[in-house]
Amino acid sequence: MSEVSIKTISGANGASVNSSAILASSVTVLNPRPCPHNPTVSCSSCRLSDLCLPIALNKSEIVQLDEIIERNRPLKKGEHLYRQRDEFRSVFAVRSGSFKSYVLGADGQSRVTGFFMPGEIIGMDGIGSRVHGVSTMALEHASICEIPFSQLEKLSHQLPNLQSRFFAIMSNEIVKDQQIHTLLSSYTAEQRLASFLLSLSARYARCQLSPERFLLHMTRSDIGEYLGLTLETVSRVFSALQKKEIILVKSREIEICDMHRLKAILGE
Amino acid sequence: MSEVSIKTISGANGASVNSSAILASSVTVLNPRPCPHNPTVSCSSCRLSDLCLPIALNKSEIVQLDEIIERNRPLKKGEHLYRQRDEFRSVFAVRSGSFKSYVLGADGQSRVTGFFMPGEIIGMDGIGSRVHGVSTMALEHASICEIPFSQLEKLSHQLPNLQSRFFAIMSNEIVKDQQIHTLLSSYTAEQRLASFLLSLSARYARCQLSPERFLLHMTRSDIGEYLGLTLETVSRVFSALQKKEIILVKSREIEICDMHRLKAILGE
DNA sequence: CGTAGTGTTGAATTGAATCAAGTGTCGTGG
DNA sequence: CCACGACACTTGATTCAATTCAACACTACG
Repeated sequence: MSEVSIKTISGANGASVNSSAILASSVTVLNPRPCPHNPTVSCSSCRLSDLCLPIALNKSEIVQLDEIIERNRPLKKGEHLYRQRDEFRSVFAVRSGSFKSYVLGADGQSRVTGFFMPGEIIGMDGIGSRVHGVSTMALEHASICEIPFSQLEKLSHQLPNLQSRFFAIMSNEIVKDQQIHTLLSSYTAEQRLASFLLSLSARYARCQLSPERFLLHMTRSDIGEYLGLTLETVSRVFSALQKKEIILVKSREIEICDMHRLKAILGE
Repeated sequence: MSEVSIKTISGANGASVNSSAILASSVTVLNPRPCPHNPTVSCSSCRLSDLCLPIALNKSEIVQLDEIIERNRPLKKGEHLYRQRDEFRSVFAVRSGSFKSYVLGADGQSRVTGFFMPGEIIGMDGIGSRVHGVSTMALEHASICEIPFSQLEKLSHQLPNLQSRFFAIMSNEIVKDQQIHTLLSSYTAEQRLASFLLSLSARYARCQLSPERFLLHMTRSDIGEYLGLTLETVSRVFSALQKKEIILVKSREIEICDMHRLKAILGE
């Protein structure tokens, strides 16, 4: 139990700040103009166009990409984008919200294989086998751009820049997976959590959100399944990092108080 | 210590069978005609053409692919294909022999990120960043086909089948990495080793080699670094599996005696 | 023949899992 | 609006699988 009682991690107002309040203010920073779930936003006007597929494409190329993208209705928290063993037809770009991918083991317990934030691409594991190897679920109200893969292939064939870009995206996914491999095969519980928080922080920063203060949309159990730890260990390490005054934790709200020391955890 | 003394795992001849003897007989099965290290073999005549890049390409497409491939001199055991932080220029297809990829951590200790066998593609992690994130070393005398990536991209743009094929290869790499993620985050030491041996077995089978009897070209330490275990644990688990009569181990030689029970280890 | 690298095995230790009890939070329906 | 139930989370006590430390055996090679 921490002696220093933390009522709220939002310094400004003394009253209790619940999750949705922080989320709302985040969205404001992220997107001062249109609603991020707005399905009519085109790639050209999308604020994520410098993270997502369109990087390195010129205006006219983006317009062509736009034409094959299907902007479906938003997903509610807990809804599935697709399920394990579904036929693969599309890859998806996260427009708003976040997702987790997971597999169900033989014994019925699930293992989380990844989390996805705005601008990131989901579903590339199905390209080779034509079948989704994992299930993917919205962790909050979220919207996506669906990109039918046969059309993406056709268009990539016409636009060398798009082909290059997609090769690069898949390569980056491979690099990310290799980093997780290293993490899981040699890091302690504390190092895993530090690495996880730093990864989230960097990805929030890419979305123009605060890298020091953010919400975890996933449960402790999700984090544990992703990092190869139990939910109890995740909870304990969060508490320990808070006691060391490296982070502040208030349920799903995280504030990184000492980024330097958080990074130092990985350097030993 | 196992009571049943195993002098050799090659049933036929009672004399001691050393590693090179088994390897030699394997190569015979694999490649009854030309030497597998022969740098003049074209894709069209390569016995791996149904595992490697050329799958799904027609004759004339394979000829075009052939033209951009550089068949370098073979590598000796311990030689590097490339090193961490080298500029990325090419991907490589293993023609013979085997490789390991690894990263050096801050503390100087290495972690193995993958093993590669004939027909498999190495180096895709560099495509996005243009820099190799890992080092890759030959585990035995080995030869490779170097595929300069800029030319592969250009050719993929002309040959839709090649583009598709390369997307599929990268996707399969992502799937493989996700499976490792699951293995590392939830399997016991015994399950990890069982999974590792089954993976090797399947890959040897793909190369027309025996799935029941093969050589480990990597050390116990390499295996441990790959599976997130210490070399002592790898050694202990091998001994335990041998005592249960599921496998026979004689230094680097492995024989899977009871494939069914080996698979059953994963099902609990 | 000696040495370096590789592998095996045993004993002690430990980090995280498991088991267990309890609190906090959210959404629903009465 | 409140009470209820379902989840989610925290913390403590105990256990256990794998690591660490240590000693020794095997093999290959100059």
